Amino acid sequence: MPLETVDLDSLTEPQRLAATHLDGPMLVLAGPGSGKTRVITSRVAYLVREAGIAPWQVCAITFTNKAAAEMRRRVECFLTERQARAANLSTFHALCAKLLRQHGQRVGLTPNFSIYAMDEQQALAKQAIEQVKLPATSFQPSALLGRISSAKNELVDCHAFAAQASGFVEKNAAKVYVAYEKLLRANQAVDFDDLLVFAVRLLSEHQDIRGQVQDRWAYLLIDEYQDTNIAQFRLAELIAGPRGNLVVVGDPDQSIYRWRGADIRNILDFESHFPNARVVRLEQNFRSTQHILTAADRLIGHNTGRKPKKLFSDLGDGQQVRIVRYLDGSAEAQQVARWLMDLHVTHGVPYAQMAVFYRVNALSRELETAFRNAAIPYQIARGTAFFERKEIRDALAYLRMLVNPDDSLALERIVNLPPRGIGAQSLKAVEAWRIQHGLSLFQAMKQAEHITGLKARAIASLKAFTDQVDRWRHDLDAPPDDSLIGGQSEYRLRAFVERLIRQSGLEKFYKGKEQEPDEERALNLGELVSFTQQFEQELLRTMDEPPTLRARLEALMERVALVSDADGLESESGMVSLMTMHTAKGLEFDAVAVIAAEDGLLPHQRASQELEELEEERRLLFVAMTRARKWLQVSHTQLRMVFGNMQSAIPSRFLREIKGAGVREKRDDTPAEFQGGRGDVESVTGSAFAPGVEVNHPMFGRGRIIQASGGRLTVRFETFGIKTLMRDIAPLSRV
DNA sequence: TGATGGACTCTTTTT
DNA sequence: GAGTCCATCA
Repeated sequence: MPLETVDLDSLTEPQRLAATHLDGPMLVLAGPGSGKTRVITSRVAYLVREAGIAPWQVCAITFTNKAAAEMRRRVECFLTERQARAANLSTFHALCAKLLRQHGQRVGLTPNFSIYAMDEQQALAKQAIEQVKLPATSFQPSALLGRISSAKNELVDCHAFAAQASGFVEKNAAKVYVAYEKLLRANQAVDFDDLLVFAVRLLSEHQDIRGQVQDRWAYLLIDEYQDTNIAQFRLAELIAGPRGNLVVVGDPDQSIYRWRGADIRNILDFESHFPNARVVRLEQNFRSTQHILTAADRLIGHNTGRKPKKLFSDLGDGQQVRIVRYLDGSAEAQQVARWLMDLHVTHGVPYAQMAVFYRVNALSRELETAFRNAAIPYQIARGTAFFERKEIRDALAYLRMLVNPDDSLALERIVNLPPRGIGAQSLKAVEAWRIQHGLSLFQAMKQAEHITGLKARAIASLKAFTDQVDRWRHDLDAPPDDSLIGGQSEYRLRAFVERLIRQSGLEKFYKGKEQEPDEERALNLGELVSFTQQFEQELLRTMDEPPTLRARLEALMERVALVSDADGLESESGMVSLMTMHTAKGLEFDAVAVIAAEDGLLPHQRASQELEELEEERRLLFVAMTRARKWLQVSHTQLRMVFGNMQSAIPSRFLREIKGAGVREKRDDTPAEFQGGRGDVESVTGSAFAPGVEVNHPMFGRGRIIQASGGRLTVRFETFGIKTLMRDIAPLSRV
């Protein structure tokens, strides 16, 4: 494939300045839709192809895997595959993980350390609270984890935290922090925040490695700089080093992660921190029409202490922004679905170019129902959801404890799953032995016959279990078996995972149950196998030599630990995307609907006390609005279901701030035509729907069934043409 | 030892 | 409304 040329002439003056800047620090203030991604990719291409810089000297850091993948895809148009591979384009967390796999020993980590995500953190925090013997009722794991996380983001370790803790709550939090850290280390594990903390420690304490890194990544670029926290700032500083070839790109008006430790001062104070920094402003918007931009600008204008910025577009006024009031959430969901369908039908807007944003995940449910009933294809951005499922986490725990023998948390999770007669009592005895002899849990299990208080049956079970684990571990390091035919040896990891699911008894455990949800669990395990194969395929494609089975598994574990929600979105899917406003950052769509703009939800109850919080909520809506290219509507309702009961809702104060020229207000008080999902149509399912029968659909109107098979109905509608609907779900009635 | 059912608490946003 | 935790029973 011929490489594209780096076309600097098609860039605006400020864009070109940013793309061709070479030495020293630079701050690129990039408003929404200002061609930021284009600048970044042009820059990488320019550095390598025009300025003669080796691709491996380029390091560009983003926040999400999706953004990193997108960058890689675009860069691959300009560079050879080899060059693109050599450049470091990754997320902060992936970069840190890579550094620590290589040099982690220098800061006390084994190369095969586990990465604990929320669930494991929660479990560990609970153990820590138990150890510290706190009154369990007054200390919630999640609240304590929040404190610990903030501390880590500010590079405050548990000892420093304990030293400065004052008051009952703080002192106890400190105790938990200390215990939690100890548990992490005992499991040879790090949490998300630790990835940054340890990387910073590695680079600040070890001059030789810092030197290597600084020499290597001589050209550093950081995207979404407004969302960096102290640890990330420090890391950037350490990598950039005295040379200071640091280009940061961001927009203070899109800073929405304060609650996660992001410090907006990083971008606001960049110029005073790097006095020789050049500043470039990208203010022309290439995405949205003027009405959308004006409305968004009016909103954000209510924030104080901003860097002044004027957004302009030459795409024309476009459609007016709609502010719509609906009766309740289910009417809202239905009318939003109808609005999008209408855009699809009358303006030919592809569904893939549409999105619905909401403040909290819980709001997706009614939308799902509405989209399903209207037979509109949709996807929800919850990339992590799959990996949070019990059965998937079970399988992953097996894999994790194989890779990391010290990961007792994973081991505890699966030792008796499926039940093999190693119950809580037996585990207690093993645990006591483990502590007494200073062993890891697995080592202790292997000495089962010496452990007092274990019944013969438990000893036998433990022996069988540890033998099996040893066999699996042995397999991990066995040479590939070339006698296997049909590509078996190519997808070694896939084969291994498949076998493990079977041999562990997980498959039978979940399949054996006749209940419906467990049927689904077995299917999900199958999906994990497919995911593994996909991952392995990709891995083999990007490596010069096929990695060992163990290396493949380690790579898989890392990938799984670092998935994020936006990763699940497919852009070529033909589906409407539903997601939180946070996940929406960095994306764009032709048509956008923002729902539930109501007091308490937007701004959120828990973020409307302090001015700082309130302004962040305003920025959140600003981000959401500026995702839209041509159509934008923001809606609210009179009634909102909260906690299962209806409450009357107050329109968001932000709506008042948006109103003005180019914005049209509308009321739509029609009640939802169809309540709920499956339940209500049961009376008219089955043979009532046969070919030839005339039906009515709340959204598609009248039509005639032309085919019925496998629970699916193909219907020719008078106005909407031929559609295939699920018989038991679609809200059809006979005419 | 394991499964089942009921009571109980939460819900912001995520790498 | 829904997931989690705990207590009770087979």
